[in-house]
Amino acid sequence: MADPLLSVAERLAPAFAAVAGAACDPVVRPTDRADAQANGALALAKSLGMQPREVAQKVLDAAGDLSDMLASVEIAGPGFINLVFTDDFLAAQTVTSLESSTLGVHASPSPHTITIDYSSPNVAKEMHVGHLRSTVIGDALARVLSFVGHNVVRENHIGDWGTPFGMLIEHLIDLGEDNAANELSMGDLNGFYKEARRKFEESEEFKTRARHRVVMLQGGDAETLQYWRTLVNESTRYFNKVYSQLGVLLNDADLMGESAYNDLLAEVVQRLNKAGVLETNDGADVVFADGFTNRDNEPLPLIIRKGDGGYNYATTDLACVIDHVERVGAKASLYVVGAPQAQHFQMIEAVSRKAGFLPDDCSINHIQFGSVLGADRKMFKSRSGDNVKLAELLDEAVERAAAAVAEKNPDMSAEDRAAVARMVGIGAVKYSDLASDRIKDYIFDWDRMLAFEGNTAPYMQYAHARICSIFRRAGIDRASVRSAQLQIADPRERALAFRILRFDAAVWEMVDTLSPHKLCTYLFDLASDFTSFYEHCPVLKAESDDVRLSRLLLCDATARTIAQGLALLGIESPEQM
RNA sequence: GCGCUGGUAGCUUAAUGGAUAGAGCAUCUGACUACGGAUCAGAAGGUUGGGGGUUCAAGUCCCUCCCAGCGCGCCA
Repeated sequence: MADPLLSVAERLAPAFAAVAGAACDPVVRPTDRADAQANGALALAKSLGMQPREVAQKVLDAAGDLSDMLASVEIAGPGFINLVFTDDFLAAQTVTSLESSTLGVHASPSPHTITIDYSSPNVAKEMHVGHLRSTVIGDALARVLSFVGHNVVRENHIGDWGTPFGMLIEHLIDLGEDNAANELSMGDLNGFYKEARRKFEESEEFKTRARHRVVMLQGGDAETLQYWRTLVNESTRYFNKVYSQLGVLLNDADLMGESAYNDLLAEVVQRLNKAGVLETNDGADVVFADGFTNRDNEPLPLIIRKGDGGYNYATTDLACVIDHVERVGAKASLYVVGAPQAQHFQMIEAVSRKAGFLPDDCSINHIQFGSVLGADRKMFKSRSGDNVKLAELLDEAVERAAAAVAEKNPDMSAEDRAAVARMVGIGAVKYSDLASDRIKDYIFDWDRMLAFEGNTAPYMQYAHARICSIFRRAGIDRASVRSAQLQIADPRERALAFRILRFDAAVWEMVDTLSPHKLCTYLFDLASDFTSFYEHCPVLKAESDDVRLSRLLLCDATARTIAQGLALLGIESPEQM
């Protein structure tokens, strides 16, 4: 563990325990009045019936000599203990943490298997901005959970089953399989879907065929299944193109379409029945969970099997719970799905518990996120009122980034510029999606996103590129400075080293809250601390070789931390831009 | 009607119950023979939607009201 706050909390805990007579959290927090602050005495004072400052003093008496770690310990205000680390302690900790492959981030003390369901586009439908958030947030969480040692199982629940496939397959047959595959591979998924939909609505004959086709599909008719596979394969090939462009981890091995749960659906019904929770209501098989009511304040059921005998997405999701617990061995299941589905997931969890599908030591966690809005604060749409195609949006981001790179760095080769533009453009889109609390809606604004100032990916990428430039210009191998002595003299050097040590805490805040914006905030602070250091502390022209080496060490450490932090968010760090 | 989620500076936003609510953009003032100015230093900008309450301590917890968005049985 690199975080100095954790180190000092560990050091103070026995002293607090001695005073309290039981285990007691020192409550070490960041503060702008010192490096850290222990607030535990305030809470403790009440239960001990003592003055908080008196408690704080007793704790410090019990703690003994802390001078190897702390330069200053002060009781302040009502009973805060303000803590300032020694420069030597920070320097030594920094050097130690930089030797670890995780840059000081401690591993999970209880690693386990976690499933994470994200992206989930629909077959034969275009990916749009609605999928952006799930894909980007899910990917960042998958990366960070894996980084701290969990066994992460990614699942992409593509919509590859259900009634729309009747009309889609019939439309495919009308077009001819080759023509249809060609159309789909061109990425014109919306046109295909809309045309199928139009025919379904306008033609009774087509509608009849479509309904019949659904029955054949669910009955396992070989020819129908072949058409279905064509639809799925062409679509996933297109999804993979988008994923590649976006730079996310998802691949074919992560595909877990709704169809994958088909064989479990009947079993779900059987098990619910066996558990004695299944009821019949208005011709449907349902489960009532406590606390859910409809408009008329009557109990609201979760429909497991529709009146026509068909299953729906609740059935699939329950099958998924069983699959996660029993096959995958997951202790936690994360579903990165928009906020409007909150009640659905609450009901899935409630029914899963009630039926015994979900043991007490297993959890379901709906990773909710708000909507992407346009400048008018309504759902983000194109001028024509359609969903904005994700692929086109990403292309535009890269084009805009390319223009900016061409302007700022005209000497760069076209090849390098294309690569950098992709990292910067895609990074900007991803970062803007991750940088604010995921529960809130955010306004998609090209100007703000691509104004490469403030809390944006390019600001951090720029700091990274400048560091690379220092080493490149001086012809110094970055790895060669890692054994240097770190000297902390200037306040900016100190602030930077301290910030680097806090990477551990930042990563864990993201893990604990499953909120990527926590890490974004940290990286912005880190980049800000670096640029301030960079302006005020000459590196290559430092006053002595020792200082120069020490500062090169800090530069390298900063670049590694920025690159690692951005990588955990799924964002690349170019060496020049 | 019931439920969920938001409401913080002109705009975008941060803040594990802790002291003086922290940033960025825009605005204003400074700093360029620049280790990459896609920068830095500074100023100004807040009754944290209103009102009660709990607490040594509330943007944060509870109650209530207002505003906005979303959800509320056979779509996913």
